[in-house]
Amino acid sequence: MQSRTPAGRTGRPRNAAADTAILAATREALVELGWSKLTLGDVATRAGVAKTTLYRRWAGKNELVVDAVAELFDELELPDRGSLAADIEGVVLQFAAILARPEAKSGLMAVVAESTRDDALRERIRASIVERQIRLVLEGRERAQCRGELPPEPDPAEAARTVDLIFDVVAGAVVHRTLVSGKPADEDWVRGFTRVLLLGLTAAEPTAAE
Amino acid sequence: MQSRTPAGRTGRPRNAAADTAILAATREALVELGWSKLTLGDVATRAGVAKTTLYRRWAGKNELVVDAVAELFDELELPDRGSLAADIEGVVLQFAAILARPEAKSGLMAVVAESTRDDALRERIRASIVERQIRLVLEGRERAQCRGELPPEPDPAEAARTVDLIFDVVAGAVVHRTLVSGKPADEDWVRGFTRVLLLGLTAAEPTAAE
Amino acid sequence: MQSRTPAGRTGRPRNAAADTAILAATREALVELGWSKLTLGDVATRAGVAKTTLYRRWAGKNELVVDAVAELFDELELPDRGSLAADIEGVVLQFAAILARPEAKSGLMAVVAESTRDDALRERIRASIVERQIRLVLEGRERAQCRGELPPEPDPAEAARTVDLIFDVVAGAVVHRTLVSGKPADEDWVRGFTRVLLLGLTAAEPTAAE
Amino acid sequence: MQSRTPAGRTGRPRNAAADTAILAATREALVELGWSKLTLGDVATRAGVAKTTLYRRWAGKNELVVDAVAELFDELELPDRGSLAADIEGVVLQFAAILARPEAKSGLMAVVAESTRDDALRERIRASIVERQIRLVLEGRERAQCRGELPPEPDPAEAARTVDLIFDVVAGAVVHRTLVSGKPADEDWVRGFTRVLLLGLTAAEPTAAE
DNA sequence: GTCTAATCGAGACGGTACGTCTCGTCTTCAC
DNA sequence: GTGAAGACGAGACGTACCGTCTCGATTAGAC
Repeated sequence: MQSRTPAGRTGRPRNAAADTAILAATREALVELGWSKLTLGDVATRAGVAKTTLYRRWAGKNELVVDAVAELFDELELPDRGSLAADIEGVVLQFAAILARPEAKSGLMAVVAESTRDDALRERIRASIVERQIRLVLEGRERAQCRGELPPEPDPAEAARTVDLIFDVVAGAVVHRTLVSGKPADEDWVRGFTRVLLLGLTAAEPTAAE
Repeated sequence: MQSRTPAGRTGRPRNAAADTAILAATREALVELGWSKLTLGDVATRAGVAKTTLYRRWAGKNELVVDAVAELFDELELPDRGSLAADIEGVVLQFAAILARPEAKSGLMAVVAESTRDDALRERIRASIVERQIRLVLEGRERAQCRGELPPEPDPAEAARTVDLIFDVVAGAVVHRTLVSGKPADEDWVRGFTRVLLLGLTAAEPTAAE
Repeated sequence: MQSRTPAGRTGRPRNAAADTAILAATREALVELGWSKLTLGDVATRAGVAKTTLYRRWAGKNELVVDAVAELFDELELPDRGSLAADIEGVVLQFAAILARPEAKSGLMAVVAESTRDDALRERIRASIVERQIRLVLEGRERAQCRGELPPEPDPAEAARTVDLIFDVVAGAVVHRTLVSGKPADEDWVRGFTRVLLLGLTAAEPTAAE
Repeated sequence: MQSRTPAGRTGRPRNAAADTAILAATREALVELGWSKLTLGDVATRAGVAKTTLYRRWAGKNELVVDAVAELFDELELPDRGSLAADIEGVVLQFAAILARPEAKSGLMAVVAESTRDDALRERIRASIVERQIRLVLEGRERAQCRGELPPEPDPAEAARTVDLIFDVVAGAVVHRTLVSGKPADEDWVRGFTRVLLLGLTAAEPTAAE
């Protein structure tokens, strides 16, 4: 979100309800039309707002869609299910459920694609979508360490690398399963995936004697 | 590719060189402009071809970009490096190298995003890009089984599920690392990733004694 | 003309100067290119206006050309030259002078040809070009009746028929001379034509004894 | 027409039936589509002929339409009806009947309009359409002179001027009536027109008493 | 209560690309 | 050499959105 009524300012204040309406209209349009056929004029009409209003608040289609999609990920949580495996399965299922929604499918990959040529956009995605997911990984690891399921990390740099790797593997696998393979990331799949992931992370390195 | 001079046909035959020129021009435009600013008129101009010629051979921007990007993956191979780990590392590095190229970055995710609303497009992607990659996974497993690094698969259905899972994990992780996290999938990362993957696939299930 | 800023309306008002510029550009293009090679894109460029602006105000090439040509006929007048013959000669010469201009030559017949398949276009031509000319005929007859050169009309229906006939003969002859025969309707010709016309209209019917 | 099978030539001779089929197809297309929407590709298809064949025989749309329309005027004749007035009425009615046909309406004015910028086209129209009509005027005058209805012409130059004038007045009036005024040149109208024309041509100049 | 200034809706504006159409030419094979 | 078939380069078509602009009408807080 970027609209702030800058407190000590004169003039007519912005209509706060408009932001909500615009983001909802954007998601609606994503569902009906997909990213490439979504037009800002159409979003403005759906939101009952003038095009000018929309452009006053967002720089363009990409920024708008990032904000609209980011709200979908607000509901991601990490309820304590008693074991690391169950925690992972739970959060991956939540993540898969969000990705299965057409507004996420249509919008997310498109803005990621756009972000390969627009650093500001990549940063916006990182801050409003990715950051939250990374935090869930950190939180989950901490909880597992409390439980004793994972050893404490001696080397902070190595720890950060591992978190990154886990995040890329989890998010990447779910996204690929959903969007490229076109198959649902359902409970069976998530269970299998989690088993491989956890084994990979916790199994002892095979010794030379194998 | 879709242009065939249908053998026993009258009329002037299509210029075969045009296909090549158009696909190369498409990749060039992807590098310079990215997917969203790429226009078919511009591609036609770059290829030294009329817009009509382009539309006669491809249905639209998405199909054209899929074919142009697919050619990038033709170079993927699976040389025998002596061990399963080395084989995986090799092919993942190749895959990462292709994904690091701007024409792949710009184009691939965009068409995947589009394919969420276009089944024909998804199928085209599957046939011309994904299929080849799946085959590499199968080939690698077979080779590892010959070497005795992997046990033979008793249950074919389970085997297929595992291949799918591996494929989603590998491709997903590399793509996510490259495009979302925006960091290079370099040798270090690939080595770490391969270690986790192989452990996850081969480690014994933790026994009850855990 | 069709563009009016409808008085009590919201939104940015139309640029009135654009109409003038577009019609002038249309005549310029008619002179240089002729009707069939005139393109609306070119007219827009000449007028320093976007193609959209042009399409927002005119339905198509035909309507635009009718309006552009109609303005040429605005200068037609019926100055009092003292006699019916002189009045006719004067107005016919004016008419011929307009028709001799290349923008009229190129445009007028073309839209008439188009109007054979488009009733709305025929009506537009009638209202903006023909109507004014008919009025001149009426005006001239009235003046001649005041002078006593023509008898008052007893039968209104017959009078209307005669006006129509005169109009078709005058306009038709000048147009045919100019466009089909390709010869100038100069003073000599106009004098000869007027003599025949006036004699035809005023001479006594040859009696049976002939 | 311009296609000749050049007598002493080798190779496959041209298909003579094609000319006929093409001209008929052109008239059919003129009726259905009008001049501006008529395309040579469509005419070729209707005639069951390749576009190449058509272009080998005609230089373009204008030339083709002139030839197609010219054939309509082949049926104009000047049967002897016993008096100059009746002869004129007869031939004017024939002319009006041809002009009333949609293929003539659509095509004739359009090519005349085009001819204002193409001298070769104007000459082609003159030779294949106008010439024949002029000859009818000459023939009619000769017949009337034989009958004693018209005096012999003392001055050949003046005679030529008068023929031109008559032709412009007759053809122009009928065309204007039919295409611009959009009313039929029926028997009533033709009778009125002929009366005015003949009076104009034969009435004695008003004397000095004027 | 003005005054002031940013907001709102509406919609016209100069652009750009779209995907289609027709042009007139060219290339191939069959007769 | 002619003919049908159809691909080709060229370029106009009319439409759709873009992002900007100009309006008149609100709508607050500052005076």
